[in-house]
Amino acid sequence: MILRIEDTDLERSEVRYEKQLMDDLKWLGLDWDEGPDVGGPYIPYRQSDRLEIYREHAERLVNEGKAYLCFCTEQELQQERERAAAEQASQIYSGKCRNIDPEQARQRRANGEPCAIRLRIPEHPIKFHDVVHGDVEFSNEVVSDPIILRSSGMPVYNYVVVIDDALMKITHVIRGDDHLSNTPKQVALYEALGWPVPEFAHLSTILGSDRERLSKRHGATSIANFRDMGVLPEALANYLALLGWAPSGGAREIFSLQELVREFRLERVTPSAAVFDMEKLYWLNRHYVKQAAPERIIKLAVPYFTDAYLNDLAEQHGLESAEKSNWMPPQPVLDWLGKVTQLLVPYVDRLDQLPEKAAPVFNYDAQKALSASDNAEVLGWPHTDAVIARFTFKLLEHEEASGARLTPEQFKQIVNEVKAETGAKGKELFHPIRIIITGSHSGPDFDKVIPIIEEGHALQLPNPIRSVCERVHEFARASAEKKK
RNA sequence: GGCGCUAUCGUCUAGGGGUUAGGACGGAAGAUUCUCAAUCUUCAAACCCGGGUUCGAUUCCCGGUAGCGCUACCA
Repeated sequence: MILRIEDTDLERSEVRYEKQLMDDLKWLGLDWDEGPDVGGPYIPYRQSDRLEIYREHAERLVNEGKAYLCFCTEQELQQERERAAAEQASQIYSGKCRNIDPEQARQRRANGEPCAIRLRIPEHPIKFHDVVHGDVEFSNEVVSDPIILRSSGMPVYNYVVVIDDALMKITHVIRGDDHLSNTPKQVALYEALGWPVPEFAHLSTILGSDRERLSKRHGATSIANFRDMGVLPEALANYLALLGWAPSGGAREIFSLQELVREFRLERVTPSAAVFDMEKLYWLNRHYVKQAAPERIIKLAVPYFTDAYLNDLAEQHGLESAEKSNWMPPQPVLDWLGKVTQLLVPYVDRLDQLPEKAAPVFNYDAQKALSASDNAEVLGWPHTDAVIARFTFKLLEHEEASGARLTPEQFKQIVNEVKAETGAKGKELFHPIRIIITGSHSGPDFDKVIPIIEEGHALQLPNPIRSVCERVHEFARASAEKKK
């Protein structure tokens, strides 16, 4: 595999894009044997460094009569096309300069008359074989002599890729099927140059949920977007492979990169367009996140927490953005964040959703809990008031007797007492208590959340985590106030 | 407009002249002695239309329709 930078379009030739492209591919787990960064036998690998090569071969084609100089101006061509459009005829080049005497043409160019170089398309239909589409045939009338070298001296995409592919001994040209209609031009070019035509494989387009071509409008569209969202590379690679390909039998969905390398066959790729389904990607991502080493996930997850946490801090304490970016949590905090991550990760599609998921741990707001619309139903249940009253009482009693720290065992005992005293059980019992402690009626097991809350409280963060007891106090206060 | 490509559940797909048309995501229902987005079980859900070939077509051929692409001195 070769990494070649196609940067004959000046606007895209910034180094930034090149680096981003390489970083994205590496992150996905793709590697190349030759390229601008690693070198190789066909150096240089940046098209903007190969302009001389393109010019030489274009001149060669002119000398051999396979291409010719075209003196038509852009305005003339534009008019020609408009006329054709008006007559609803096919918009092909008239061939006006096709038969200018070569000697005469050379003279005109020598005299400084601007001209482009056009390839002479042969009179017969152009056929080629495509690994995913089979045999494809285009009648030569629709191809029309394409420009290969602009009057500015800059070569055209459809021409440079052929030169590079041939010179770099590319055996398989694998690309999007939006290039299928360009292929006859390129095949004609190979033939004119006297070079062997490579294997083509045109992969189907990926569409958004509205059946239009995937674009920025559809949210994540570049590899970097997925990385930033906390999608694992193995999940993306697996999902992408499944768009248009399935193993024979079609019953397996999970493939590691190594398995894909071994089992993927271009011959089995479907030619039809595929709609990108975020939900299925997320399903794969959940699978890989759960399977991955915890240390790796924690390392990936911590930045999402610190970003979100620091934004909160900045909002509340007017922290400067410079201070923010320098803050790195001390080890005990990192360890604790690791536990939060492990608790929440099975319930999340992507890693960037973790801070939101962890909000009940970080941000406790009794007033909001009381007024939240999705808590209204639970707060209106017949047993709720009694459960809240008894639980609050028991917990304050516990606080006086044995201190502010609460273990899951102590919690369990208190809940059992509340259960016995109020007769509430199941949801009736646990939902109100959950609202007191986390502000929400749903969330992970109390057994796991309570130690994390207590441990977070002990860490004395700049934006402190409230302990269970503090939460109960606050809830009692807020609810007394509300009654007034 | 011309040319090209494509067409199996909502989505990704397997399959193939005779099948109960298979799997996965999502959805629905149930289970999990607290919830839940996790986990498990079950269910619903498809061969674009019309001709032809054939004993038989969702499968092969032709046409239509629809979607997408190309039609540049863009890539």
